Amino acid sequence: MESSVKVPRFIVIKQYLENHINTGNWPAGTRVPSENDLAETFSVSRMTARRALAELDRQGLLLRSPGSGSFVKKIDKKRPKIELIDVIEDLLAAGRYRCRVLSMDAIQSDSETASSMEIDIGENLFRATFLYLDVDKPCQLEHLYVNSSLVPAFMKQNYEKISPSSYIDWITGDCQSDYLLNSVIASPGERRELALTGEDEQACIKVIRRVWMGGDIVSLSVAINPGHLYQLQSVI
Amino acid sequence: MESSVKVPRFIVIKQYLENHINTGNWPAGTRVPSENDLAETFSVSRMTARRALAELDRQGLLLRSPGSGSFVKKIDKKRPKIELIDVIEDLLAAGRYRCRVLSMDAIQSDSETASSMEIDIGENLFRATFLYLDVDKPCQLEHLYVNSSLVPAFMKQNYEKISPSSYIDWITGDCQSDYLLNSVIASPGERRELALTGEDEQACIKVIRRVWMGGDIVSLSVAINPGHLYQLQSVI
DNA sequence: GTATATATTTTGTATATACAATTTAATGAT
DNA sequence: ATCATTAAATTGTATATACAAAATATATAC
Repeated sequence: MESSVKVPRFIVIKQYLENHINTGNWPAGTRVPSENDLAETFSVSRMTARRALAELDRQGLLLRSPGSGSFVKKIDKKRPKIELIDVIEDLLAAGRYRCRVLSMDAIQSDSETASSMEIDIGENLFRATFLYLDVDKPCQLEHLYVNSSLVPAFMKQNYEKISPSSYIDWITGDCQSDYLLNSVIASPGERRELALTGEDEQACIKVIRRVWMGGDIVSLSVAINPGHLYQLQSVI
Repeated sequence: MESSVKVPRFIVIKQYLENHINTGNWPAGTRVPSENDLAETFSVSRMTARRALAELDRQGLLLRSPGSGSFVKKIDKKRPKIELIDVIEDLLAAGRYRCRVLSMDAIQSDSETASSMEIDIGENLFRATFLYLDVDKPCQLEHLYVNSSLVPAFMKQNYEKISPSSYIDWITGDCQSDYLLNSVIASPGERRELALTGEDEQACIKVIRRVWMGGDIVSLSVAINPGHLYQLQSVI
């Protein structure tokens, strides 16, 4: 059997280094062979040896500094991450999205909303409450505050086909968001809207999402998800 | 004012390309200038122009294929991720870790634990309940099931300095974990142990962690975190 | 011994070149 | 016009070289 697959030389060097690091043979802090060392031992040019080291640097396995050398980084215990589920997007994709507008009006920001949206008190906002359903089963209650100067047509929109959040995303284009998640007990009103009957169904997950455009907050969403419908799991 | 800071040429080219992509000037699918094109327009060698393209490729902005060219990738709506907090590790790092062993015994797995730990019914397990405190304030209640054949000395260990989870991690070495998060209401017993008085403090976040070694589950941890002490936020 | 100056090592950037592999475009035969 | 061949363009790998910048080692002067 011939070695029909041609493996680049820098890959070979890379794997050589990776093996020594991953097996613990070269613990954190160890100085690995220099570009010239590797070039000689593997009979390649310095630039080829360099590529192996450079890629491991980009992968976060090495710490390199001119004049000093390349050193094995201590593996930073990567904190586990969990994927946030966008229930509404999933419903839209599945064609099971339904939305009831419970309330919608134009207001001036009070001290609380002003601070959480990082604007002045008295600025114009749209405030709305939506109840989302999986066909007919309530699955999320959302309180939404929208900066009316950035999304002026928000209230004129019809949200039977498109969700408010996706409309805002559409208007603002791709921009940044931040999220905050915690656990709350549904209030009597929320319990009624979400049709939470059982005693243990009152546990909900609250997700606060802020959408940023430039330095301004476009919208603030407070979503209440029934805990028995909203489980987050890490994807390995 | 002179340009005293010397910026590498490949960085300039990279930013030129990134600008066109990020501003939407070059939408997804657009074919960007070839290595030779860039080399000519920027008066650099092909290898320098290549570096700009290669780095953008690694960053996931481009899709390159020999003979065809380099194309702008369509941004895959990356689902937001949230960082799981390890309360106990943080306490240990801060020197505020305290632990009370509420119970600890050796049992045989029943049908429920057997299925969640993917073992047979009747296998030997250690079962323990820990209450963790931030110095004197209760902050997590953990029910832990440990495969006694994989961590035989679990019950002999002293957990006043080291946490059970970090002991298991120590024994098993670096291995995989999976997590499952949802919202629960503290039971009367849990409420008492965690000293949850207020009505709104009953909302808790439950994190189930399983530690895998090879194909076996080493431990199953069910951690109850008071919601007002356990907020998760995305780091942008 | 200490401090200064010099040399060496190591990584970073850049160029010019060569050849291979793959895709697209152009050319030519039928 | 269609198909096969050839040529050109484009990315991938690799080398040899040059100079710059930063850290370390060495030598020198005092």
